[in-house]
Amino acid sequence: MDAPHSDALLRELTAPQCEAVQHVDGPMLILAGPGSGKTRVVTHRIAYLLSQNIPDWQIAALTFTNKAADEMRLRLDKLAPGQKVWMGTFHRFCAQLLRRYASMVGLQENYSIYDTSDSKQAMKRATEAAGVSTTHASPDQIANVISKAKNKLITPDVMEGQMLSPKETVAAKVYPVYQRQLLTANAVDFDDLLLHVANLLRHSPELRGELDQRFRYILVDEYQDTNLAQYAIVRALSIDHPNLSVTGDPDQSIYGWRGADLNNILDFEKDYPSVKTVRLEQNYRSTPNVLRVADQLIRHNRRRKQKNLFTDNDEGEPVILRWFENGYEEADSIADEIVAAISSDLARPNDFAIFCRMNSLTRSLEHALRGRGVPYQIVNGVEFYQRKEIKDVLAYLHLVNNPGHDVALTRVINTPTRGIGAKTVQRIQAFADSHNIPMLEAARRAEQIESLAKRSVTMVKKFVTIYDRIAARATAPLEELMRCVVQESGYDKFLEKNSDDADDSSPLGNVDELISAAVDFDRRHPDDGSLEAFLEQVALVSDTDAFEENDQRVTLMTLHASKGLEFPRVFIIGVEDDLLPHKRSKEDDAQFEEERRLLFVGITRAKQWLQLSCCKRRMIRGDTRPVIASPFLNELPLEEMKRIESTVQRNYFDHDIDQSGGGDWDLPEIQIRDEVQADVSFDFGANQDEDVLSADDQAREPAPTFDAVAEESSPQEVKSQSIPEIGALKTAADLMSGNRPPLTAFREGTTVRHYDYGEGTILAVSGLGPKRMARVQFADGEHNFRLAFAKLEVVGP
DNA sequence: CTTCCCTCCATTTTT
DNA sequence: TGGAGGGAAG
Repeated sequence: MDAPHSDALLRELTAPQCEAVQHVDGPMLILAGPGSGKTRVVTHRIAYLLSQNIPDWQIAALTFTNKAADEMRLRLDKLAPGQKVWMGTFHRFCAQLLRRYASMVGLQENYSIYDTSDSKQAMKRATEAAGVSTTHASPDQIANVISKAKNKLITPDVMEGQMLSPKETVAAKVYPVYQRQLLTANAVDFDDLLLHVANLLRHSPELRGELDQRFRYILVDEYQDTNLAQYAIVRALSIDHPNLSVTGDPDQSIYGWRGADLNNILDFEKDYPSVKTVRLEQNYRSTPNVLRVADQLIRHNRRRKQKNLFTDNDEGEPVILRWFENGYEEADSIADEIVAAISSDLARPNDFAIFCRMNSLTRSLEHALRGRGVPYQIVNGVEFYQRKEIKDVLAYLHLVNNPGHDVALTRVINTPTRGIGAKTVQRIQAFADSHNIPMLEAARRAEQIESLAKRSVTMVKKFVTIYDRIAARATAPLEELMRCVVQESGYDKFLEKNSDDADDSSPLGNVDELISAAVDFDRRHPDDGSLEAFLEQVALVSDTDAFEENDQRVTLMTLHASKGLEFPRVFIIGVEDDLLPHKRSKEDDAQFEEERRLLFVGITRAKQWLQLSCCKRRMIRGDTRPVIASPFLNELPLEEMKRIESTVQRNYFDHDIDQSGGGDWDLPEIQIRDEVQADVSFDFGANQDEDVLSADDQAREPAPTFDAVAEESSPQEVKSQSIPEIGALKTAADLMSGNRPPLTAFREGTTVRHYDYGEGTILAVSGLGPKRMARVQFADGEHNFRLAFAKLEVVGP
């Protein structure tokens, strides 16, 4: 290991940054405003610790996302090549500890990790087994209550003794049953990873001491998002060696609804009286214009720590606040603006991001962008690992790894269909429950299940035989095992029968890709080629991380997903009452303040340019309703912002609604309810044919209707109308068509040709599904491609 | 047991 | 508006 020289590390850091970096022993709280170079400070500090001859294995850096951990590792590697600091998510940290100490909590070391849908499934079963009526609580609600309880380290027996709401009472009855079933299945859910480890540390002082000793320097990122379980873990590891340093910003806490406890950061100074507190308040990201808006807004929160954000950046353009007639106009206008900026070479697609409160709001944007041939990506669309065919194949593997994985068994026992119906499964389940054995075991003893028909017994037995054939290969390389699953189970034939198109979003293509992921894994882990490790990887690495900033595409995402990112130009849409402070968040102050922080996070993503917009009405769940502006808008420095009432008039409705309005609009009382009700009969889309454009309308061009725009956009038109050519991409429409080789053809070492860069060799492939990426070495350097969209030809092996 | 249709539901979602 | 899950028919 190369210990970097400490002087070099401190160069180019501001005074507060230096102060944080040079802190070695004792607790430290870094209050880091948005864009204040937080990651830089953390990585430099780790490098500094190493330079002070602290062994790398004594340091652990905990993050919430894999993405953050990867980023940190990458940057640290540049400062201190070859170090072996433990870096990763809380969940992975716990998963690894739990592998080792599984027996102490009643698990075996090959335990399975249930993902959210697995756990829902299990919860459903537990609810049935608990025999409680579900009229007062949906499975989702029960799951929520239990998850929250786990995050607060509340065990089933403790919960039972508490004062509870009706919903919680139901959940309290399900909880112990659910936990027992998980244990029987040798499985944990995401929350359990934390819960088990927290309990372990609490109940075993020896182990706690040992681990405290081992991880002497602990760094936690995004500390404002920790829940009680995480807090307890970190605390337990910082008693004898309280060298805990946490980084966070109370103003960016937006996961309270998932159990994050703002008190952890607000009270950190109370927990550790000797704490050193460092404030990073200089912002390197945004213009003063953007920053002032953010600051004014967040000042309205009461539960926070005062910060003084400032920046040396250029003033930039004023923040825009824009008011549209409806969601379609909003989408069209934004898309038009993006097209204009791109085609006049002022910006590239990846300079833009569009944020919204709800995923469903991206739909009209997608439509508008697609119609104009603007390439875009939606972060958190359908995830690869959530697809049915992938879950199916993985379920077989889960079952091989852990025969107790009942959720997996339920999933595959009749997939592909082999004549084992719901009734049969239910009976097996009941038998398993009454004997306290896994369902697979019950299936083996099918003939002992009295309620089962002869025919069913035969079918079940047949399934067990198939399973055994697969399980016999458990220790084979993953690729082989996976192919075996697909063949033996008959899944390949099943897929072929059900797949019509052979492009890469087809089930067959996806399974192919899963196999190629297995190949990658085999290659990277030649020695321990373990199924267990692969499954853990899959469970803990979601593909949300695969957001690609170098891709030439506009990014659409929720405000939540935007945290930690930055973009030159940002649009935040739907800044409306009941949407941005969401309707369901208005009951208590804590939630309301969290909504405000959400907007704060969105605003502070913008580097140079920002537009907030709201509409007079918006279609929500099928019907169009009048809408009023968000109360948060009143809290912004309106006088210095550029306010625009919709400029482009589009003929969405058969008649127009109050275009007069003129002049400045008064935000505080945007109450259009009355006008609209007076003017009700709008019913867009439906009557457009009857009401052919009048001369008046035609004069006021452009007046394409929403549908017309979409219809007209044939690929040719798209080309002429918009972006000539952006980087290595032409238009999205271009790329979506045409014959491309299957994604699995791209492997490490494959020679490919790109029409711009010439021939190159693939250095690495990562990610799955539409997010699969390749790093390619060309004569003039390395380039990254998203395989589903890249124009790459396969030349050699 | 499977399939198809209808009804009901609908923030946010790092792991 | 759209998707997922439950119930009735083949």
